[in-house]
Amino acid sequence: MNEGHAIRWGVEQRLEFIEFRLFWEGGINRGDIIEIFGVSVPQASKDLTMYQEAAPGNVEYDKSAKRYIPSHAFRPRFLRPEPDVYLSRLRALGEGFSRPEDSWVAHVPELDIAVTPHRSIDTAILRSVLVAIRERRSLDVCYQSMNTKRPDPVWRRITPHAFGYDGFRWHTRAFCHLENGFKDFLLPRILETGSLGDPVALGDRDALWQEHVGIEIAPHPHLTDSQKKVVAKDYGMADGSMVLNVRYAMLFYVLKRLGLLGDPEKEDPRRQHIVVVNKEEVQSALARSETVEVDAERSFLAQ
Amino acid sequence: MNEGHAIRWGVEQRLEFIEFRLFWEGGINRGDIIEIFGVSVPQASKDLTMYQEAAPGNVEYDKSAKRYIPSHAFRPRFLRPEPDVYLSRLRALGEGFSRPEDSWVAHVPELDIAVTPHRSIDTAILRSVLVAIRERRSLDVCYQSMNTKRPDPVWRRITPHAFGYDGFRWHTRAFCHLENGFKDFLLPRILETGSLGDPVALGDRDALWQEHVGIEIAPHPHLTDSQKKVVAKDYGMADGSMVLNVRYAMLFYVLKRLGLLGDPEKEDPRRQHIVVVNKEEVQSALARSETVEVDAERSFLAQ
DNA sequence: CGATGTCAATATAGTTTCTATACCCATAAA
DNA sequence: TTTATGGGTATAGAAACTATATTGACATCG
Repeated sequence: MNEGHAIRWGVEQRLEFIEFRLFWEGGINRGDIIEIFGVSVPQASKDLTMYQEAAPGNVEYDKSAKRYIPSHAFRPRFLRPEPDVYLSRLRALGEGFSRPEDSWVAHVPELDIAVTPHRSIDTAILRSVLVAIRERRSLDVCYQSMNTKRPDPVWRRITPHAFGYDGFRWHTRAFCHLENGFKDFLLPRILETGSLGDPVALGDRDALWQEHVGIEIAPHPHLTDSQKKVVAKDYGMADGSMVLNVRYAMLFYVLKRLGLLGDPEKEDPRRQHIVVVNKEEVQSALARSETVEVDAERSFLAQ
Repeated sequence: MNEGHAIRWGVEQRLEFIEFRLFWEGGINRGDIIEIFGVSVPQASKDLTMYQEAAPGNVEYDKSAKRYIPSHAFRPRFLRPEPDVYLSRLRALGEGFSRPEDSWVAHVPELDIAVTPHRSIDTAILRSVLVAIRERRSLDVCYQSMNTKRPDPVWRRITPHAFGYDGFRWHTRAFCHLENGFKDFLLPRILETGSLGDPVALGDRDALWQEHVGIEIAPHPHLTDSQKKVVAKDYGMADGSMVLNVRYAMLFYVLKRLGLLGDPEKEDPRRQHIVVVNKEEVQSALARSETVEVDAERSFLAQ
């Protein structure tokens, strides 16, 4: 055997699968293993036996239901038993980004995700940007800006160094050779890519990407005390407030997502649960994060 | 071999892995296979040979870089070459929901996600709700509502039948025995769960979950023509507008996420890109989606 | 320039894993 | 009682895999 690998990868995967089904789906039998991994009947039996040896006391056999169920004292050994891991699989399944057999979820519960329509990203374009980031090169892109000064798509050279996701859309953070500064480029608005070239400025020069600012949030002051307690719990606030440490380059997106861009105290507290405590600091940070002109949709908000 | 399984699962996984690395990471060598799957050096060589037999003409060997690279005419055979699938893995990685070795991404690009802090869900509680949905049972829950009429957590019996994700938080859609109607229950606000029982009303009785309404969206009228074209492209609109088909039960969340809850035409078009075309229809649908009283934060918005 | 290191391919022998097949047991439904 | 289904085990043989060794191509370095 190789160093550190007591059992083969495939076997370990099946043991983890057994545990996943036991933990999240309430039970497993041979048929499940055969269905997902295509092994033979005796092999599936052996796997179940092996699991019981590896994790003694974790399972019981329900003769009536003809399947193994987790025992009362079940303790995961091959699995991170975190809800977010399971729900993240559900989400990928609901969004159509993973195959049902890869998700390991057997009984997919009824499920809906408030998806937002967005034009799909071109495969070749994403691959080009990945190459440029990986190899620290610059890249010619034909970009469709929202800027009224450039209503039509314009070819420009960029040096991309990172990706950002605002919970909605993906962009790449890049040095723009045209505007001589770091900007965000939405991937679906890159219409075409050209050749690679020498880089101009790399990510370590992107101060707004490297530096962070703290947003202190607290429950909306107009909520009742009990409601404030609920909101504090929702956001994991310790003493009635908490600090989010955010890159300058992501500040706009985080504020927008949390509904903190305008004046949240004027919003209805039942719609907007939280407000910013260190308003001046965040306002000036937002202004600083706009020092390099970006899309009109962002630069406008600096004031 | 079993029916339909020409090659074993583990082998197929490695072939898919080879293709993944070739396609998204620009190349692969034996060491990569050894690192992820723990196989021996000769086995990794065999896998690479096998891949070339299974997908002839897809790879070239770069003697200088000492690794296989995709040929110019590369065509995936084991992989869905969709950007969203790759980006979904990146997202799970960035959010910490998947292990790096499971994601198969070698060079994780610099990455940031506008995460929103939220109290984590309790594992045991999620498992209880899953059992209730799977087995069509009712469940006692101690729920912390935002409703001012019930400032403290209250035990109530619910019959859950589905999950919803608003892009932010998970809730379960359930019949509430206390209020005699279907409601959303945010998972982090379920503080405790009790015993299972007989169900009262199942999902097929939940009209607001089963029925859909169309939201017709269009670019903000105050944008310039070229900006409208960009927005139309962003959202995949065909003739300057498009219709989103949404469950009544998810309408509030979709509208909120798209910034369409208030009066989007009064918002700055550079901040709010789209508006609703069929305003009256959506307003009355939203009102209808509120006919069963839910959390104060939702019911207030019906007007 | 040859020495060294790295990564590839291949061969052989032996081990582990897995399949195919067969047979047996327990439970639930017909 | 019969039948179907799901469980377990045993055996022989096939497939997959490891350990080890040898070879070749190329890059780097003193």
